[in-house]
Amino acid sequence: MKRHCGIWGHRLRNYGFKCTPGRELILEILETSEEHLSPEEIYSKVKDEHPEIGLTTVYRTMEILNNLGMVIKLDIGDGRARYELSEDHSKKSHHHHLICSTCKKIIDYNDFVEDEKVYLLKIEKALEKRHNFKINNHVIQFYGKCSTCNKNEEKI
Amino acid sequence: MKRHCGIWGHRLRNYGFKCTPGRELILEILETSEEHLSPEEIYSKVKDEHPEIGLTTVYRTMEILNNLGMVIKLDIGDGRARYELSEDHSKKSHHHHLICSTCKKIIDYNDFVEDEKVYLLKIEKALEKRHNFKINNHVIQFYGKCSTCNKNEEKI
DNA sequence: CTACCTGCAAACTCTTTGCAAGCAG
DNA sequence: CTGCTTGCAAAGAGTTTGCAGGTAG
Repeated sequence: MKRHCGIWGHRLRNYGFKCTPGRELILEILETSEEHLSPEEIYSKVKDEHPEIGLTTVYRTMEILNNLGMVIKLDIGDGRARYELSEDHSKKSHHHHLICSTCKKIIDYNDFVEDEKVYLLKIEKALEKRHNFKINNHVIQFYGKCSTCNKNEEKI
Repeated sequence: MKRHCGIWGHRLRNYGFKCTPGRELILEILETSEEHLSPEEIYSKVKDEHPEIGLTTVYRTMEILNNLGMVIKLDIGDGRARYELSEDHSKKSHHHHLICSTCKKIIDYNDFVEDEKVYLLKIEKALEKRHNFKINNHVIQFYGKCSTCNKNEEKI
């Protein structure tokens, strides 16, 4: 059966992977949902539309996308992986994360990113040279307590 | 039996925890070993000296130390936790990590840290104000390929 | 047609928990 | 003594894998 592949399917093919309903759906979900989805969360959204697709496919797809650099794998310390479309593939602009250690809420911020970009690029270049390393990604996360958790703690 | 508690034991007591052989040993190991140890690695070193101490104790101790801020819990994407003594409690200076996505090797670097400190402090203050967040830690990691893995890849 | 892809179930790995016994303070 | 700590075994959670059947190209 000939499948009609959308933009995501075509990208996958460019990378030498097949365009399948599951893979396309997962990518669509990543594009239209809020960020930082865990495999289980992606799976639950997948099931709404295509109940026949399994959790295993989500895991396998996410690994492919991560290897291709199409998604970024985050770890916010809640014991499960979380993914978001990489800058190059999403409409969202470059941002970093503010993570509440208590409730695990994630706040995206892109204040200072222009500053950061210049600064990080400088560091990356220097580190690459000094340590003979090919850098292709960075993670910057600030951990702390969000306003809600702060208030709750004061009450105790 | 009266126990003779070392510097680490005293610190634990200051925090309201008991000084036990297991806890002291784990802290000594953290101080004298290379960084970024996983629970299993710590356990293996513990066993060399005190085979009666169990892995569970390592996990429980690391959680305490993490909550107290005495250690930093790292996640380098190899599916297990890794710990290092926090800056305040170790002799090592502030540093960040360069992580090879392929072999998971970690390179500590402290080039630019002075620059970074000033810059990060500025960002932290601004983020705290704007997002009403109490920041108490940050993670900065660069991911890429180390020289060895780069060479290996070229051969393929 | 063929190699890649999939769902299912089982396996695996790391981490956490319940419990009775042990020990620090 | 008393309540925090511990080791063990078992449970839990997230992720990976083997395999037989399915499908994209």
